[in-house]
Amino acid sequence: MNPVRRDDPLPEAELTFLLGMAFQLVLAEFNDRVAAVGEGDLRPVHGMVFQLLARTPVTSSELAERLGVTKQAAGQIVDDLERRGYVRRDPHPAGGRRKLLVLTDAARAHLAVAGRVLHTLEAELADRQEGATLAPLRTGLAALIRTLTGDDLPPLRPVW
Amino acid sequence: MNPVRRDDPLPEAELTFLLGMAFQLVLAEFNDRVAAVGEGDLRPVHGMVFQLLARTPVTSSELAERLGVTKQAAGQIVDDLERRGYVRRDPHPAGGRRKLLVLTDAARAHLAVAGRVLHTLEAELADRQEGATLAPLRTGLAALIRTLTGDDLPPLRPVW
DNA sequence: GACAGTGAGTCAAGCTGCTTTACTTGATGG
DNA sequence: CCATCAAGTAAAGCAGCTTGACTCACTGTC
Repeated sequence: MNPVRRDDPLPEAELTFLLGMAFQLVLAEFNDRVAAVGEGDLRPVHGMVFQLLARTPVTSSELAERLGVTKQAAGQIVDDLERRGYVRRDPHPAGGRRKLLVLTDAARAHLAVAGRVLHTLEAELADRQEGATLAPLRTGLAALIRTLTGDDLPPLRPVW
Repeated sequence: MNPVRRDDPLPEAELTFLLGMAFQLVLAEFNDRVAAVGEGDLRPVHGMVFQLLARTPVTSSELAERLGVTKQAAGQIVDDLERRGYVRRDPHPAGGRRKLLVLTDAARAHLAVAGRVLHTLEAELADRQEGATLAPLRTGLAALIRTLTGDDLPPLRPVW
């Protein structure tokens, strides 16, 4: 149980600040753990790519939209991932210049590992929070997101 | 009131994802509003600098520590802010090569404006959340931060 | 009172991940 | 045909940081 602190800055902190701090800490911890199991050569954005492609293969322009970057940037990311054997560029069934991005087994393996790490982390966080469950936090966040977006969720991007 | 949606992805989303999304949305909204009142030439990191210097002037090495960057990077940020008239480098009372970074009135004016924008934004968010108050969200975030940090808060940095 | 050590600051170069601009390539409709 | 359009690629540029190497002012030590 956390002892009461004098001069605790957190209760007075802005919501925005709390959000940033919490996100940074959780993501950093996630990164560290992913690196610790030997998957440190992939950044979170690569995980995002894998998650997007896992459901259904898309073209790199669609990927760019989903990531919220230019198609050139998406192309560079794909170049890198292709070079390292995580994705392939297959000819698109609809023809044209399009290419379908498909995941290799290496990518799916990473996705599985990263998913386990993430769930373990969140479970640990829930455990360590003795009294407070994470549920109200989740619903609060979801409500906040809803009020700021309307129906469709924008791409998750670095904003700093 | 938000209608119930079919296939709402939010309840199934990872906590980490919710945090990132919420932070991004709130910060983007804050940025837009700050830009809308004509203060768009300053990024959040500059606001962080101003906040740090407002309490008590520090040297640029201390600033670097607080920001979590190298002292060269802090120096570059200060160069920029000095050029644009937001900070001065005053001789340090303790002598040496040190210089004290002090805010100009322009910086304090920005700080006041940005503070108002931030509080207005958070108040609006609270209002729009009809039933749910933001209080449980704040306490949940604070608890999460506490379990991840121990006593002293690390610098708030881009982590993507 | 020289003199190695220390810590703040600075100069310069390099790197990463993106953007902007400009182009090529294949499909489509008049 | 050919104008047009969308997907993709190529090249250059840029912002914001880092690493490495240095200068300068002060500190102790003998």
